[in-house]
Amino acid sequence: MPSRPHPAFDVYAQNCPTRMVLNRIGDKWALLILDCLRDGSARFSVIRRKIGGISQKVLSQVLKNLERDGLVLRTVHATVPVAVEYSLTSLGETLTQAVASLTHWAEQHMEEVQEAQLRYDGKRIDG
Amino acid sequence: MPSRPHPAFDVYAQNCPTRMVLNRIGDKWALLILDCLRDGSARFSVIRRKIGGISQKVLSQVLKNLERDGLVLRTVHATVPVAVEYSLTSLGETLTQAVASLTHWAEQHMEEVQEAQLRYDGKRIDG
DNA sequence: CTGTATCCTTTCAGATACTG
DNA sequence: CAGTATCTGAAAGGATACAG
Repeated sequence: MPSRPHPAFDVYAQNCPTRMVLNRIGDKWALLILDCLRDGSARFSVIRRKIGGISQKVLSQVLKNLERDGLVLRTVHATVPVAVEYSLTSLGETLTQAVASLTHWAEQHMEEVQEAQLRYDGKRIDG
Repeated sequence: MPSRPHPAFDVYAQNCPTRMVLNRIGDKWALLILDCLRDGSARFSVIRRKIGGISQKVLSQVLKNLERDGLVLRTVHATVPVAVEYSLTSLGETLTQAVASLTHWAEQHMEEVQEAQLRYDGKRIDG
């Protein structure tokens, strides 16, 4: 393992930290996971089932990144077998409002987007 | 060229259109571009310079996707050499409020994120 | 100026197998 | 259950060259 703490960290750091943050939260899965944790803590397998279509490897990676960023809290319960609970930190909670506006927008406007796509694709075929 | 209109469209379509929309706008570059167009229309090269670190190929692709989604309007001015102007559609404008909350959050909280990262990395090294 | 096409390298992400 | 390790195929993305 190289000396860098985590991949996807040094992008081409435009020496702009905002960009770095956007690179993290502007991620397909991170957005979904954050949104999923909005209604309370959840365990690994629950998150995975709830989101659907994410491999355990990727879920594990994204959760680790979110934990590193201080957005998600990882709590291990020393049971047998072990249970791990993920929840939002208070910092994470401040973010979810913004995330919620995005997902809300997506729900509200997905039809318009699909119509626009049909229009665009139609134009491309007809000329 | 295959029959599909555009790449990055059929992901593993969870038959959930919201997911599809999130996959598009939850994109590193799309977020940046949308945010960039927030203060008015801009030409291709201006956007590229303003964002920095994006290749023309990728900028071109992302803009095309955003145009297809009805979020961005592409206007060609028949000058020599040709000038192309990109601006937000009214649909795009409704999205930028959500995007703005995200970028605003990033600016407000990037320090906390960085501190969290240092804490996390410190833990990993010290044990 | 605004792209598209090609090549090529890096990264992403699924499948599988294995550990605590 | 909650991961990690490895292998592999797919996709993203930069560099360059070229077209309208």
